Amino acid sequence: MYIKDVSLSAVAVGEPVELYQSKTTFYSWIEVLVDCPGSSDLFTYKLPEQLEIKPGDILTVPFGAQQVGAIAIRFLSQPPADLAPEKIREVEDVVSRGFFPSTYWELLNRIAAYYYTPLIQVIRVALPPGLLGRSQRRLRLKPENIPNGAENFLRSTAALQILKILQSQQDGDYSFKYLKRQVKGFDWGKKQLLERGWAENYLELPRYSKPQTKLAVMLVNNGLYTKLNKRQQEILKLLGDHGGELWLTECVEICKTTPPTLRGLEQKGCILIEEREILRREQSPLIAGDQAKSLTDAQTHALERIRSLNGFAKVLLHGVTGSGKTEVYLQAIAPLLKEGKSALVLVPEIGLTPQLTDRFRARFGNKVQVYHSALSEGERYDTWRQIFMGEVQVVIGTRSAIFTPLPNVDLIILDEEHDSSFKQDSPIPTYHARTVAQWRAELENCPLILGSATPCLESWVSVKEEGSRGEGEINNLITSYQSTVPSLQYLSLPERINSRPLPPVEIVDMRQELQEGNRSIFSRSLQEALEQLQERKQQGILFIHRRGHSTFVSCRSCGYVLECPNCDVSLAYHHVEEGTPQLLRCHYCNYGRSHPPYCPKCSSPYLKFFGSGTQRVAQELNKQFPHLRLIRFDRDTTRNKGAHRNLLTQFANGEADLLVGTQMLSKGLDLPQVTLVGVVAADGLLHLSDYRASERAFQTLTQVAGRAGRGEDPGRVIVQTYTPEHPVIEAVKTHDYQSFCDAELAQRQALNYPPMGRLILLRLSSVDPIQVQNTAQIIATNFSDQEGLEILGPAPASILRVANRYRWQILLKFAADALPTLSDWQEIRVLCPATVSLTIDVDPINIM
DNA sequence: AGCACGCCGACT
DNA sequence: GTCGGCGTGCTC
Repeated sequence: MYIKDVSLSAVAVGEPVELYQSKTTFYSWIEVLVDCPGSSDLFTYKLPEQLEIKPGDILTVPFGAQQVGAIAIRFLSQPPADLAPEKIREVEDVVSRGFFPSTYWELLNRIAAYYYTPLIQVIRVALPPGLLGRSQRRLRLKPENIPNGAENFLRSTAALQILKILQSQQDGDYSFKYLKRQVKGFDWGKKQLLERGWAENYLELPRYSKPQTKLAVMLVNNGLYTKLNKRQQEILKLLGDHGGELWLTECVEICKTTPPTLRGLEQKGCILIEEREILRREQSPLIAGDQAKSLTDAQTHALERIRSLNGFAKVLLHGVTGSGKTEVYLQAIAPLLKEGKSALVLVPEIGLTPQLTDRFRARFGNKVQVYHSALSEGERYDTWRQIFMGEVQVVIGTRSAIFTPLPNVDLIILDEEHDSSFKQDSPIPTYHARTVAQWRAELENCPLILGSATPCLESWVSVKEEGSRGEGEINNLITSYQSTVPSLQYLSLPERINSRPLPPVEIVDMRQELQEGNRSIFSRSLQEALEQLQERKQQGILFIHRRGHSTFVSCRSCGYVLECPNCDVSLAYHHVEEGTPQLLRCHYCNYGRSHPPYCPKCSSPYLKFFGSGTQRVAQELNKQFPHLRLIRFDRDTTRNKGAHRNLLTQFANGEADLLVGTQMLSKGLDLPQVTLVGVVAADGLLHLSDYRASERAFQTLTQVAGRAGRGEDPGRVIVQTYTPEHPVIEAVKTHDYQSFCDAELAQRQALNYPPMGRLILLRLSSVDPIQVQNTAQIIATNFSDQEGLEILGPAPASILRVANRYRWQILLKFAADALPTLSDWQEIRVLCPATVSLTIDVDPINIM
C-alpha cells in the first residue's frame, strides 16, 4: 500500500454521515490531500467559520506561496501534537462538493494501491482538467515603462529573448514555467526586466474551468401592459412568437432592438434576463433515429443471458467479426435506460469508431455522451459535469472514461477488449481499463461485458476455468491461475449476421514468389486481385504493419528470422548513433550481436530489415496500378480532427478503390462494400521482440481479415508472408481461435508469462546514461534475493534514447497468485536519485 | 510544482 | 570580496 494514512481514510469517506459536522461533536481542523507531486502526506488545515466542508469535497488551500487544489479527507477534533499551531492555515475555499460516492473513492484507492501510484495522481486522472487548479507565477510586460529601442539597453541575451517572447503576444503575458522552458538563464533575464520596471511578476490564482453562460431573455407575463409603448409591445409580441424565450443576442437581432431597451422591459417586470448555462459539446452531425434490428438466434441467446444477469458478473461476448456485437450492446442497454439506469461503454479509440458512436446516437439520441481525452478542456469539463449531474445515461469513451462519475451504472461494456490501448503506460497510474472496469463493476454491483472477436488470453483463461474442468492439458495449466481470477461467463456469436460466411484466407509464400522471379512487394495473387477491383467495381483494404524503429531481420531466401538464443523472441534491430556498427539485441536479457552479412542458416546475402511503410506501398501501387484510386489511412493522414470520418466517408462514397493503412484499419470499421483485404507483409507483426507478439499478430490479422465480405458480395483475404508455416498464420487461415490460444497458452505456461505468471516492469530514465544504468543495476540487485521472483534485465529499452533521456528497464516475473513480498516499494524509490525517474508499470503490455 | 535557503566559480 | 549559479528540502 502506497499511502497507509489515506487508505485508512477511505473508510471514513465511505461513511460520511457520522463524520459531518454535528451539534454534539465540533471539529475545527481537517486533513487534506494536497495536489502537489512529491507529497503524498496529509496536511492539516483549520476550518473557516463560514465554510461548510465535508470529507470528499474539493478545496483550494494556501500551500507555501501558492494556492493549490486539495481533497478534504477527514476531520480532526484537535490539531496534531507535533505541529506548531501557528503553522496551521485556513482552508481558502470549496471548489466543488460531494464528488466522491463511497464506491468511487474505494475504486480510486484500489487503483492507487494496485498500481503503486500516489492517490493524488489517481485522482488527477479521474477528475476533469482544471478542477484541481493551482496558482501560477506569471510575467507581464509593462509597455508604458519600456522606452523605444529598448533592445539596445539590454546586455543580457536572456532578457532580450524574454522581451521578444512577451512582445510577440498581444497582452505580453506568460507563465514562469513556460518562459523557463523557452529561455536559458531565465531567472537572470527576468531579474533585469523586473529591475527596470519593464515587466511585473504576479500570482495568478487557480483557474477553474467554469461552465459557460449566456444571457437569455424570457417572457414572464404575457398579460396586458397598458403603459407600454408600441415598440415595447412589438418586442413582447415577437418574443412570444418565438416561444417566449430567446438568447439575448438573438433577441436583439430578431426584435431589432438594443440590450438597454430589453433591460427597461425587465424593470417593468415584463421579461426576465438571466444567465443560462450553455454546454460545450462535441459537434456531431444530426443522425436520424434508428430502430432495434432483428436478431440472429445466437444474438438473441446472448441478449437473454445478459438481460438475466443480476448484480456483478463478468461476461465474455466472443463474436466473430461481423456477427453483430454492437446490436447486442444496444439492445442490452435499451431497457436499462427506461428504468432510469445508465451504461458505460469503453472503446479503444473513439476517433476510429465514428460508426459506433453514430449508431449509439441514432438509437439513444441525446442520452448518449462521448468522453475522451481528445476533447478540448472546456468540452471535457462540461461533459464530465453533465455526466455527474445525471443528464446523460450512456457514456461512450476511451479508457479514461472508466472514471466518469456516471450515477446508477447498471452495465459496463468493454468493446474490443483485447485492444492494447486500454492500457496506459505513461504517465502513472499505469492502469488497464479492463482491470479498473472489473473493479468498478464489482463496486457498482453490475455486469461487465467484454466483447471481442479475438479475446485476449487473460479473458480466455478465465473462460476456460469456468467451462469444463479437469479435462485436457489446458485446464490443468489453468488451475494455478484459478484462485485469483473471478469466473467469466462465455457467450458466443459464432456466425456472421445474415449467414454471411467468414472470408476465405489465402496465404501467399513470398519466398516462393521471389524464387519464381517476382521481386515486387505484391504477390501475383494480390496483383491480380487488385486488377480485378476496378473491373468489378468493388473496394479493397491494404494493410501495412509499419512501425518506425522496431523492425526485425529475416532472410529473403529461406525465411530465417534472427532470434535470441536465451529467450523465445526475435532480435530487434537496435537504433544506435550513426557510424556505429549495426546491432541486433534482445530486449529481455540484453543479449546482443552484430548484424551478420549472411544468413546464418542458408548463407544467402539477402538479409533484410522488414517494415515498409504505408508511404512506400502507396508509391509502389501508383507505379504498378496507376489507375487505382487510393486513400492512405494512417497516423499521418488522420491527424486532424474529423479526418477519420472524412476519409471513411470519401471511401464509403466510392471516391477511392483502395484504403491503404495501418493498425487503424483493424479497429471496428464496418464497410460493406469491401471485398478484398490484403496484408502486404504479415511478418512485420509476427516477429516483434515481445512475448505477446503472436497474440497481437493473430488478433490484428483476424480483425483486418474480418473487414472483408461484410456486405452482399463475398470477401477474399490475401496474406503475404515469408513464414507461412508460422502457427499464427495457420490459425488466421482457418479462423481457428481456439487452437491458437491453446498452443499459445502452453508456451506462456512454459515461460511463466501472463496470464499464467504476472509481470511488473520498472522503467528508468535519465538524461545521464551512466546514472540510469547504475541505478537500474542497484535496483535489480536489491530484488535479487527474493524467492519466486525472476528478474529479467536490467536491459536498455528498445529505443535507448528518447527525447534526450536514456531509458533502462527491469522486468519482474512472478507467479500470478502470489505477489512476492517485494520489499517496501518506497525503498525502491529511495534508491533512485533525483535525476533518474522511475515508473512502475504493473501488468505491462508494452515491454519494449 | 514552486520557492527559499545554502554553498561554490567568474566578475567588479 | 560578492553576485549569482542551481542543488536540496519544505510546503499544514
